[in-house]
Amino acid sequence: MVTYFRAVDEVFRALADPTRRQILDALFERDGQTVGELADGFADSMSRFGVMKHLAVLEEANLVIGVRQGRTRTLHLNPVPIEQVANRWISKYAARFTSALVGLQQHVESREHA
Amino acid sequence: MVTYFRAVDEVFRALADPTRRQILDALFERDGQTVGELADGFADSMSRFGVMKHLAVLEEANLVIGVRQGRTRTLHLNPVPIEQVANRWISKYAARFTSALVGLQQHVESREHA
DNA sequence: AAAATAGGTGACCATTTGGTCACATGTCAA
DNA sequence: TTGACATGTGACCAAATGGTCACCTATTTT
Repeated sequence: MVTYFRAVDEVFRALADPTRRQILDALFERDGQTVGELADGFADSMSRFGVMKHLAVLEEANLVIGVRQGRTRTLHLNPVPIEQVANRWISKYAARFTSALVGLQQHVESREHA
Repeated sequence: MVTYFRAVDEVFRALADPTRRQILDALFERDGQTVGELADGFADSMSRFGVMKHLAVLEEANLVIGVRQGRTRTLHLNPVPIEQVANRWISKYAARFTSALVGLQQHVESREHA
């Protein structure tokens, strides 16, 4: 089952952290930022080192690709793994049961407010 | 931005663990299993308590819905949150850049074999 | 060549996570 | 109503995670 491939695992793991999703967003807004530029954008919430650790996870998952250029490194969003996970994994679930359970979902949402 | 809603967060977080994705798979294969049945399926890798903790996370994220029936509780897959994440979040990334970067992705894959 | 700039490493720390178990509760059957 | 069965709770533990910092390396710039 495709669910357990290491690559899939790393993508899910990488996407689990909100800060990492914010980093993807930042690169979505402006692709090709340097490590420093990116870190500046998160300066209020995190140090450069924190950003770098998250980048390492994102690169491990191939969601971000870094390109050295002299003493800088530019970071590039790579949507391919996301697309693959969507196609191979998510679509399996998304298509099925939906109509049958939407009612139940709404019921639950109405009870949980908190 | 939709990326930071609590619900989205919980879904990503819940999907991050491979065991939890396996639980979803198990329910995909046979929906409506009881806690005990599900736990039996994971007996070689985990105790019933471990399974229950994962179930709590999945229910928190609304990916699984539990229904009490006497002294048992049946668990039901709910694909709605997955579909929402796919529609609201993933599609944003999946559509863009793809063709431009597929080459780069393949280049990276050919270098990483490990 | 020296100084400034951009990025990377390793050690370290607090918190969260994944997991176990002893025990408690609720429900069905005899 | 007593026992067996199905599930839940809380305390607890080891490992992973998210984060910081002091320091190192490599590349410009002057």
